[in-house]
Amino acid sequence: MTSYDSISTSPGIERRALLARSCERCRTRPFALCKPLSVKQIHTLSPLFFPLPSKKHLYYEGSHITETYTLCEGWLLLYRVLQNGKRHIVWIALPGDVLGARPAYYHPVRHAAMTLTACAFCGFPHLTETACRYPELALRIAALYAETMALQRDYLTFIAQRNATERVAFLALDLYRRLRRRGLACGNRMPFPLTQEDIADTLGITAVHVNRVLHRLSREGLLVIKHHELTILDYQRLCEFVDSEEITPSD
Amino acid sequence: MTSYDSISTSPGIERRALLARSCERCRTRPFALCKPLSVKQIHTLSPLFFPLPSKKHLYYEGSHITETYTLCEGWLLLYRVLQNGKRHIVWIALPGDVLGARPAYYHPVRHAAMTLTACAFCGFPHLTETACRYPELALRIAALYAETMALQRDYLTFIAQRNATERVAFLALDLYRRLRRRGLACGNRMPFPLTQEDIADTLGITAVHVNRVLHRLSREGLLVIKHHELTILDYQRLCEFVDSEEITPSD
DNA sequence: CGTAAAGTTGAATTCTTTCAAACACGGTGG
DNA sequence: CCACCGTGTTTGAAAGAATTCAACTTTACG
Repeated sequence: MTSYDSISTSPGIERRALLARSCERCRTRPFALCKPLSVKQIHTLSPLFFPLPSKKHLYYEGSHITETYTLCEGWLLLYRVLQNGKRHIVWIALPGDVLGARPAYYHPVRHAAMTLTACAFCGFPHLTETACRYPELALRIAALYAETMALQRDYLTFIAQRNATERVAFLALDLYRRLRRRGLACGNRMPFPLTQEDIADTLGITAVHVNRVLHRLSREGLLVIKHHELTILDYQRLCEFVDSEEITPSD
Repeated sequence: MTSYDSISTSPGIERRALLARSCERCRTRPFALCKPLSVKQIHTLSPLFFPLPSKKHLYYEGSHITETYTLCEGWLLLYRVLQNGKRHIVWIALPGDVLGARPAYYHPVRHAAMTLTACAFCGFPHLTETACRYPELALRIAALYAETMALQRDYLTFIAQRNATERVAFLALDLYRRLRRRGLACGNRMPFPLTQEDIADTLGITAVHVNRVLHRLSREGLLVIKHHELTILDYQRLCEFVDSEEITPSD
């Protein structure tokens, strides 16, 4: 494992945090955790806003974190490392996603969180009692979990039932759609900070095979990933390819 | 697709339901949705208790269901059918599991629910407003979702990163542990109503290969599935083989 | 007791991995 | 400015895992 520097979740660590005061202008709020609360209500929870550079850990697997985080800016990977040394990326977080979900606040997290790009976070103290003060918030968490779970099931379905080409197409399409829904894609292009190895570790295939499959997809005129940018070449056909399997690009 | 008879979720359908009045004696309640509520509080939600025979649908993919269900007895499969006709089982529900999770009550469910054995359910009207009345309930839902999501991620990890033998071993072990935690396994044995094809459709392998792998696992002295019963032959070695940390439930 | 569903087995095929080596690119230091 | 280095990408060939197809046996159930 590469040993990246990281902030710690233990108290007292320097981390240029500041009370989030600019919720009115926050571009993430419309689809984030705090959506159902007024700015005034949000401030009673004293959220801390702080940045984190690229390739740093927000927390490690097994940490007892004391906050629930909203990813406000940047890309972040949730992953675990298996006994055999393989890394599995369980979730690719985009702005608006909630981090640190677990059954109870006293449970350790079951995955590590590492920034892929420079990021910014909003951290709330864990929400057990506060959620009782704001039941809308508890419902909002439940709704976001349900949404995430549904999407996670889509990944499960694709990884379980589809071949490598379809999996890669699905991943690209999902990221594009999630980003566009949040106003972060521009036209048919979007930033794409994942390496081929990251894709491989997400979809359960090898980086070598991801490479071959990406060539196939661009040869077929569906999508291109180049210079950390993803371009959707034919959205219509890509959708058809992903949720039916009419078009099987052969060799 | 086999065309099983089913109850419909539309109103007016005969379904021998009765107001659940015996919550005091309910064996499922200690780990179910309603756990944090008093019997009195539960009854203000007028839950309906009803049975359903084996191989019937509780709801279909795309249904607009109006209730949240707790599975009180029996086994149930959540599955979807892909365009290519393949079936993917996204979740094997055991007593205590919550069914019908979705981001908002007006969303259709993204999967079908079919009983594998005779089942019994407890149905609550959807919980949007009631959860505000009982914030503990909203938190409880969030906690159960988080727990389910964590387990779902384990499945994702296994299906993405492990070979067929390890996947089957993992599935068997997970079902055994979940059942045991709820007091439904007896010693090293438990009822096992899944067919080899069900296992295959859960883990993304073929039934033929599941068969070969099961023989391998029994030849290795790890587990045996026979006559709808699973026997753990060597729990210790099976755990080592599967090598997943024991998951502590949110009690 | 007979039929349908589920399980079993072998052989050929397909998809993916593994191993190995080479190339491209961006950043650093001399 | 260029050589150097590391990370990430590319390509080929061989090995391995799982699928497919097909036939057969066993089990469950009315």
